[in-house]
Amino acid sequence: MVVADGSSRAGRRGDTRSALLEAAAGLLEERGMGAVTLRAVGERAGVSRQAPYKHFTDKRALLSVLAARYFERLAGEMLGAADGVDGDPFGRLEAMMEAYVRVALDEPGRYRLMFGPEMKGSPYPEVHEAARDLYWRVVGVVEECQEVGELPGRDPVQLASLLYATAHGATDLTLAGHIEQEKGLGDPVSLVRRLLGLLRQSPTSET
Amino acid sequence: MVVADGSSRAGRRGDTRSALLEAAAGLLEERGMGAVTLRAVGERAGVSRQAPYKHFTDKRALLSVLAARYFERLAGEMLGAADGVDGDPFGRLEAMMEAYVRVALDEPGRYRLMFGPEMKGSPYPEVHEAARDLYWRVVGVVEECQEVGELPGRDPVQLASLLYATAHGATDLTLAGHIEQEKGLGDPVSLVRRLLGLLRQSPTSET
DNA sequence: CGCTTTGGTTGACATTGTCAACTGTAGCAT
DNA sequence: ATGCTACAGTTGACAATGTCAACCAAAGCG
Repeated sequence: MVVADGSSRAGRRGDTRSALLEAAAGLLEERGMGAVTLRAVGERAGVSRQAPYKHFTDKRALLSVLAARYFERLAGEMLGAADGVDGDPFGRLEAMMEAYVRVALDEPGRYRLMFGPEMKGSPYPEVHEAARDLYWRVVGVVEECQEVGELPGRDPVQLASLLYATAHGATDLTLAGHIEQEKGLGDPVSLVRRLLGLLRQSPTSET
Repeated sequence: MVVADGSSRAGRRGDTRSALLEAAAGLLEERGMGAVTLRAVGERAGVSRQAPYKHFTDKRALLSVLAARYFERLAGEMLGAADGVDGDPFGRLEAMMEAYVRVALDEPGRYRLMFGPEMKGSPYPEVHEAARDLYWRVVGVVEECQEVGELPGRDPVQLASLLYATAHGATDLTLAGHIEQEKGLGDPVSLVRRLLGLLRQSPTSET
């Protein structure tokens, strides 16, 4: 039962854990998932190959923690984008979803870790919790939109899932080169906007 | 294991390549991507570890061919589902997209190969061509719907991308466990149906 | 009949994740 | 202080995997 804290209780080299995570992030972002090897992570963090095992039970554990942080960061970035828009919840929702797409396209390595197969079967719960957390924030904003009548219905789950799925799918297919990108019609931002346009209704309809 | 017996496998003509692909498919579907190792593929195909290199330049080449076949098969399955519905193109489109989701959920290993990172950066074009081919078939059916006025607009690309992205995203997020599945509201089929419902318009409107 | 091509084989090797075993040092109870 | 323990770190070893080489056998063909 080691408390994964790293502040004061453990040895004085408490920053090694963070250094390992940072090293992994750096390798991932600069050189892609394939470059994230435990040995390289150790070396970049200034320790040796087995050092990571003193802080994470195995490679996937380290990656799960990193992915969880990425999810949290993405949530922050999306909410930050939402805060840049004042007024109606619908504008905030739009900003959030656009931020999602933009971040994903900007940092494909990071995105790849978060939604790639390494995480899909991860036995470490933090990543799944963080992912779900992000999802529920979208649900929350959708609910706000429904409350002021800018989105239809009263149950935000399906609408949020629809939005989230479209944003994710469009991004993923774009990164894979599977959908037409010419003419700006098929880019993820346009697709998300189009979906939002289909869903929107004028405020203050009914309950 | 001594070879040098009269009934050696040296005489097999041409079927080794197929056997390798089948072996890879079997391993993938039965035991997941992680089990698809060249050695295992060779063994399952009754040949030895280096035999695959006589038919494919490297592992990714083999996987790319397999993935391309999967894309073609998926296209067939989707068109087959469409043919099961008579009458309007909209019904056919709906059947196709549902088939997409169902196949993906039924055979996650296969889906994982097709859309996973191995294929994303594959230098072997067949897989990308097959993937694009599938996409364009969706575009084609969307176009038919537009022609009879069941879908709005005249440019099928954006609508097809939207549909495809939603189906793909919903499926992927479901497999990852990232979206709410309770109450049947967030399952991929419902999401795709909902999107189609939003898009549909009564036939024979106009442009 | 000897040559090349084709498909097959085993040997060897670098990379990687991970298990073990060892070392050093901080903090703590005696 | 002394010795104990737990933690953080190290190097050694190993199995799995993709892939490069070198070798072998049978087909086919001039």
